[in-house]
Amino acid sequence: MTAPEISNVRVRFAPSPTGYLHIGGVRTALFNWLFARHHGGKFILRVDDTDQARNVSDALQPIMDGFKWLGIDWDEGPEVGGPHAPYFQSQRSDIYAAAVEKLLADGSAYKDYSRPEEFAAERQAAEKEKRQFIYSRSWMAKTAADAARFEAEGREAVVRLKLPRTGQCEFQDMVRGAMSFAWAGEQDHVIQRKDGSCLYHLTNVVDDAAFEISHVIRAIEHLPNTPRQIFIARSLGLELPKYAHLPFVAEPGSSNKLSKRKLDKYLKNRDFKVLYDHGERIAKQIGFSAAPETFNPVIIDFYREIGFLPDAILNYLLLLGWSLDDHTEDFSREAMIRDFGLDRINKSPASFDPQKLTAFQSRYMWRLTLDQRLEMVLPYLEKAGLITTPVNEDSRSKVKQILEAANERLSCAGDILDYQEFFLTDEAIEYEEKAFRKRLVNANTQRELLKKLRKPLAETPEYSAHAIEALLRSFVEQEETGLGMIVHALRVALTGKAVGFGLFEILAILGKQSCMTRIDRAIKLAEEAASSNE
RNA sequence: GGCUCCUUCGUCUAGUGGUUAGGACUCGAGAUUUUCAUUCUCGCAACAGGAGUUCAAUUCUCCUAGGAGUCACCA
Repeated sequence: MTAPEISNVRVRFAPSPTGYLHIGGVRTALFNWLFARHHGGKFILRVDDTDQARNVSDALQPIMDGFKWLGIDWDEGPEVGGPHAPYFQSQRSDIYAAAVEKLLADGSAYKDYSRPEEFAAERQAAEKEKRQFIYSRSWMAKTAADAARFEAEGREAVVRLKLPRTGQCEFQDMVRGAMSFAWAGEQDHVIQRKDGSCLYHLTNVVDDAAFEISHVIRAIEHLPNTPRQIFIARSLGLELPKYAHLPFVAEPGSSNKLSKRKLDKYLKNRDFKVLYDHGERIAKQIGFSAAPETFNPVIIDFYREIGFLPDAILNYLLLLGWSLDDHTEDFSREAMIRDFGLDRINKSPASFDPQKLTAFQSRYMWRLTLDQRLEMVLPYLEKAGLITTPVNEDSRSKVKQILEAANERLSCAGDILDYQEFFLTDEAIEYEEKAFRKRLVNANTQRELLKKLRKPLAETPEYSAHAIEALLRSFVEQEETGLGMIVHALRVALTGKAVGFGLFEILAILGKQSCMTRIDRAIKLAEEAASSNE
């Protein structure tokens, strides 16, 4: 498929300020952004706040923060301005009012004086008779005299589109091909309220033209809106953008559209729940509290808070409805921009898979250098109060050691908090009950071995993982036993846990002093428990 | 219900008029390993159904079924 020369690409993402950035919105924005960058065009952020009573700047901030964090930058819009400012619809009323006047003047729209209940009654009657509702236009003001008469009755007018009632609206969609809608299926949509404020379809079309938007790339739920928007644009004599309607992002394990309102339902999905719990665990430890409605895997802030990588998220989202070929999965930003195109977007919905997202995240995490991981992880330890702020050199080198020992065990930055035992005081170690019993209380031989090991361990001059390994190996050889006999007891004694990093590394990180204290304490507690058992 | 759309492993997807229908995630088994994780090897698993066109259909056409989106003085 050879793309025609596309020059002067201008695309936009137009969120309404809701206070959070939804994962599906991110994907739509990403596709727009990639398309712009691929073609050397402009990506514009426009704020669709025509109907917001709330504080727009408060509700917009999380959205912009989300994009900034993800590295999706906009060329025109809030904060950066641009040649078509303002980029807030709430500040563009005059432009919309002029457009309405123009539509009124040429008969593409009309003043409708029906009372809401009268209009509703017509609709209900149609529904009752199971026929398609078509407004009678009984209260349409055809002339100034009509208007005066209606107003004398105390009526107020909204402005409705006067849509054609025959024929087809045909257009080309870059994802879905030739589209055709019967005009008869359209309603006379309201474009301006009584108070003069304008509605979405009008503002959207007017602004897309004003901003010289070349391609409208948006979610499929807007497809049915397209004919009326085309009608507005044509009536206004505006040039039509090209349309590309993206399949929506579906719920995990279902083909329903992903929504922020169905958290309870998603929590019943095993994979979603795992991710959610993961995040909650981290949030709790760093003292971050937010309502589940704004802190969950559907909202982008969730990932930033627990230490995901923007590139991993983008890479995952890119592949939700788009692919390059049968094998390429890893896309750096440069590669995405280079390879992205509308022609390989899928038509069917793609469901959000928390496991696959996590898999991408783990992979990206592991690709970072040790120092990069260190910088990511440090803030979590600070927030959890496990290291002091500012971070001193001792902490840094210790955390570095931990990260080396951790290997690929951290899937995101917040996971460092799973290894608190390296930061707690020796007396604060809590033992997993089952492991403690199995490896120390009900394991006389192993406990005795541990006691015996104490001396050589205390006396060894070198306390590196390497030296400790040599020491332990020769120790078990002397005792004519296997490593397994000492490893588990020692791990539980030192960390309180049954599983964890390589044991020799654990010893080295803890240091001789801590190890001695912890071994002594564990033996003492185990012996007490053992004797009280008898 | 009207309109519009969608349908390849559980999930994301590749693909072709003739393929053992490919990859990734997940899952399972084995190997390695001091545990866990990693790593390695192997494996499970899909063309919604039915007609038609054709020597040949997962691929083209039609129908059916299922699923979805949307039907505001929201965006």
